[in-house]
Amino acid sequence: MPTDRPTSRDVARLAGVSRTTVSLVLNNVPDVHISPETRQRVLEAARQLNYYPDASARRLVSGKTSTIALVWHRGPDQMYRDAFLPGLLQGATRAARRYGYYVLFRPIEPDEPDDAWVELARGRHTDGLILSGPRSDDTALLDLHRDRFPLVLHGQLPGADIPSVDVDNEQGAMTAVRHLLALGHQRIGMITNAPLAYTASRQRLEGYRRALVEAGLPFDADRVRYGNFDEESGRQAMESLLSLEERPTAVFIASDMVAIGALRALREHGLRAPEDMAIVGFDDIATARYFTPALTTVHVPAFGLGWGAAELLIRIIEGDLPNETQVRLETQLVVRESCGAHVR
Amino acid sequence: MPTDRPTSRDVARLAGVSRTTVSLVLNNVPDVHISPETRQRVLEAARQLNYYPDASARRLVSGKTSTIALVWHRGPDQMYRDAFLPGLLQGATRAARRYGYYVLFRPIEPDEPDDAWVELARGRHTDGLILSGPRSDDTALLDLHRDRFPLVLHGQLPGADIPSVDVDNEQGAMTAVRHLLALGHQRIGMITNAPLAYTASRQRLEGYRRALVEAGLPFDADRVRYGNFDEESGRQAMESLLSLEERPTAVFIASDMVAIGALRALREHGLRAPEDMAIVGFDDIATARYFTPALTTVHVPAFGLGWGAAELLIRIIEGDLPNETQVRLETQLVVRESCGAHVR
DNA sequence: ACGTGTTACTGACACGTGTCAGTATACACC
DNA sequence: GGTGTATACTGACACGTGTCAGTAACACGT
Repeated sequence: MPTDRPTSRDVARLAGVSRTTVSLVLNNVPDVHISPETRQRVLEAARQLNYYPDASARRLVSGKTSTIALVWHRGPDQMYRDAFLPGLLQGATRAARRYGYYVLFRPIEPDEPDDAWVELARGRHTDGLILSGPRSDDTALLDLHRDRFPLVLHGQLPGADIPSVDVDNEQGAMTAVRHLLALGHQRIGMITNAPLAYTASRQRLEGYRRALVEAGLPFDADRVRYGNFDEESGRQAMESLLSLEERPTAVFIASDMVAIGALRALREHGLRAPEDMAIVGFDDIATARYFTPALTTVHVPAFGLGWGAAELLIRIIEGDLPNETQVRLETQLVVRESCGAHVR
Repeated sequence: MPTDRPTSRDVARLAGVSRTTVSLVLNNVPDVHISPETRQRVLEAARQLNYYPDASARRLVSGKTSTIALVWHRGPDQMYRDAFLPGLLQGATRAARRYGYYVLFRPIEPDEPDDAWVELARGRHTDGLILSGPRSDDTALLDLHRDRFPLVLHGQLPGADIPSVDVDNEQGAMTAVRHLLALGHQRIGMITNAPLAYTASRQRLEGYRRALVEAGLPFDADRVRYGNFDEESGRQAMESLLSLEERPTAVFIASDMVAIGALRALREHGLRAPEDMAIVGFDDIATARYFTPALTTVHVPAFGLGWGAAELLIRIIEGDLPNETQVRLETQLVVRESCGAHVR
């Protein structure tokens, strides 16, 4: 746009008042007396000039950017995580907007330094950050937290007391396995979503273990295989499970993408789910319901996570510190076909 | 963060120079002479204080926000469009970053006014906008374009000369249908992705028609059904096609989500793809390759669209106006199982 | 006549940066 | 020894807003 943008000075001139008055009227400053006629004149002048206050100037003088950023670390699990991006992002944006904030999206590519996002905070580009995805417990993060810069993690960073939002992985896994137990299965295997270096992976495994123990069944490490985010890892893991002498009759697979690969392995062996083997997944990716068989899975509320993260962050920004800063959302089991509940 | 943020004045004081010198050194202003020793002292002082320039102040004085926004209209086709969000957004962000820009994500909810995004432009929150999704040809858009505010559309708005980035729908559809023709099919049906009010829908239908005519086959409107973004519409459309006296031996379905529904209809009738009916989809959604049968489909380069839109926009912002502002990206046919090419 | 309070507004400063015009010094040149 | 030029820096202004202290006008009670 050319340089003909109107400023509050132009509005003031047209309305025949001072710039201060314009500001007071347009911002509806309380406890200040402006005559109705003047107020009307200012409003009319602003409308006539199509005046919008300059965001940069506002930011500078107020010290607030009214912006939060979603920092999205990209890694080897990219496709897996992409499945959650629309929900997470739109949840965060919607909550942000409700409180008058904008959302900056900032992916960190694998070839960037792990703390490339720090300038967003230090350079006052945003009032706070949501950090999603793997990151080493680097000092930049802890420094920023120590300097009281508003941060919320999506996921968990054990050891630090940084506010975080995540799904209750252990509970979700327990629900899935309990469901299989209730269907009468006794030999239940598991394929993890990822290596155990990932917290979520460990927690889902622990949920599996607890559900078994709770039912009086032994936890047998021989029935556990390790996925690695993608379909191919699921195929291999199932392949391996099928070679057991005592095949499980059901498998809890802690990731839908991995489960898709496992289902392929079953087909390749001429086996069918759920008749020959019951399957319960985890995540409830968008197309889980459209597979054959439709995937029974543990729904992860991506939108809710985004909303929760943004809301928690904004509370922290505005000094309204909640007493519980470790938010854990509940998952929900979505029963479809692959578990066999409907064929019984 | 508390008020202890260092400013360039602090750096100047510590280095024993003027604030101007600090600015000159840190911005590496060319054609200005600063002694190596002074330069070093300034750099050292900045490092020691952990100084980052204030983005708001920079924006104000430079008149540039170094930010572009992706405006994401949400509508009835939400789930359909969500499939493209990760690719589009990451493509846009990556291109933006390459040129030193940030990306603001701004979804417009159905309950918001259609031009709720205008304040982003008028209020100088961003230097330019990418608009994605349906929008009436409202006056706000045209006004902004007339005022030379940098805009790029994702999709097409017939009639206006606003720069836009889109996929070559007609060519993509032609490629799909030609493929089926090459496999020997003569009776080829079509299910559109959406009602014909959508430009992309019309273009894909036109591509289908042209490919038939090109092969000397008649275009028969009886073999065309209309999808509506979702799976269920595909199921119904295929249902209807199956009731024809002369069933098509192949169907081009201009949306993978719709194709998934169509495949379900086939299964429900005890028919198999590709043996009983060959299927080619459109979009190449993330899980298209994992269905049974794996979907042969026309790949839409979401990342490339995002990248292209951001790059075009930034060129316009920086006054480097390209002579072609209507960018059309090529699609690519991805041959998998549902077309039957592999079984022959 | 005088102090007090209320109403309706305004002048001036501050936010932190980029940048332009200007200055002081040193040095070269004939 | 005066003029010109390159070097190395600095002072002051501008960007457009929010806000605080202040002021003028006026009503009111005594």
